[in-house]
Amino acid sequence: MSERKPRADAVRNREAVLAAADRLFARSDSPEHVTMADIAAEAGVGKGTLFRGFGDRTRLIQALFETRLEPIRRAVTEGPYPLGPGTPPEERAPALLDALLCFKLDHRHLSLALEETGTGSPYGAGHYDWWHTTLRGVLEELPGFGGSGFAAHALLAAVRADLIDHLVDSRGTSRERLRAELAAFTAKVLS
Amino acid sequence: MSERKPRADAVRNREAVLAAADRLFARSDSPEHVTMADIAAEAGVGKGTLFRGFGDRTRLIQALFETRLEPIRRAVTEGPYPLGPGTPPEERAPALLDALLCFKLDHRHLSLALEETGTGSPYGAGHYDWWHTTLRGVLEELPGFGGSGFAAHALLAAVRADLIDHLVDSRGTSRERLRAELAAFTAKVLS
DNA sequence: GCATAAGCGGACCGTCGGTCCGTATTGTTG
DNA sequence: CAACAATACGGACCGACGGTCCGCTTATGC
Repeated sequence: MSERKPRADAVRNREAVLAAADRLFARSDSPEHVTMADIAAEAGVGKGTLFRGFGDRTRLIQALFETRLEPIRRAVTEGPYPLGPGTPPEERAPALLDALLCFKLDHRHLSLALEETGTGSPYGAGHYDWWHTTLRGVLEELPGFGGSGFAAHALLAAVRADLIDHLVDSRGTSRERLRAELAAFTAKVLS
Repeated sequence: MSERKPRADAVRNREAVLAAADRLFARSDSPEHVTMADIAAEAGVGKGTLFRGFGDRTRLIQALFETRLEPIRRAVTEGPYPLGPGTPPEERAPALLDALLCFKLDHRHLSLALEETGTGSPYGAGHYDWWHTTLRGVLEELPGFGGSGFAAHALLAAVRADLIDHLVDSRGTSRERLRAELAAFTAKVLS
């Protein structure tokens, strides 16, 4: 039962690795080209340290993603108006999706890396279940709204990292344009 | 300009490879565990033959997918009522999505393989553009329906192979249940 | 300080996509 | 049918990458 306090250098290295990975993903155009060896080198540690600290590539990316997502998660569970629990569902659902879209725009390559790592799907990656449960909960508060489980999946699929990346990268869609289109689509679904 | 007629054995081997790949993907639980060497062995040819005939793994999977999808593509472009061009848009859009869903259910592992190969996304894989263009065209025929470009992307995202796989595999959702939920969601969007 | 457990790092391994080239097959021409 | 060129075959080989292992280093508790 006793929690062992981790050594100071281990903590320092963990931070260094996360920071290094963030930098590398942000820099590179294709997340699969960021190798574990690259991350280790950028962080100034050995490869063994990466795997000791995170287990494998998937969990390293998940840990990084989780860290960066934390603020939004808190804003949703205990924050104020647009995202927080006090908001009426017909406003909160679009706000959730918009926040998620913006996050994926701000961390495009990281999100892309997360979604194409492991089995290649975001499902079962911890944070996905949380988003799905949360969004479905909001949709269920809407009177007469059926099939909220699938609808939540479908709405989340509309902001998947590779779709966003495709629209931004090869279609050159602007941030604001995307947000507007997502809002319009969400409105259709909620109507 | 002259098209060179391919040798007979080359044609035979090409078929053997496609058939072998189909079998292996159908059999295995995780498409990434089907290696090029496996496919070559199953087809009874050397690895070199695979790469000569298809270029790389991505294109092999695309070729296989394309082949299997052909019938549906024809049904959409020149077939009768539910899918064909004569259908009114408010019926055709759901029919398209239902057909795509059924196809992905019938070829789950192959679809999964396709979507997680290459950059890890289905976008830019030829057939995606075709589906998107087609669906958007149908949506645009609906009076007063705006943002059809994004809506088409979002609707297609709702039937992505890994989502379907997730719902069927770990949620145990039945085929008919899924079809009904997709239909309900589509109806919401079209309303 | 000293003992010891925790952590470190990079050589090493297995696997996989992809290449290369000597050999075998096809089909064409007289 | 013989002989030759064009085409295709196949599997040894290569480089890259994720992940492991183990002898060495270093923080921490006494």
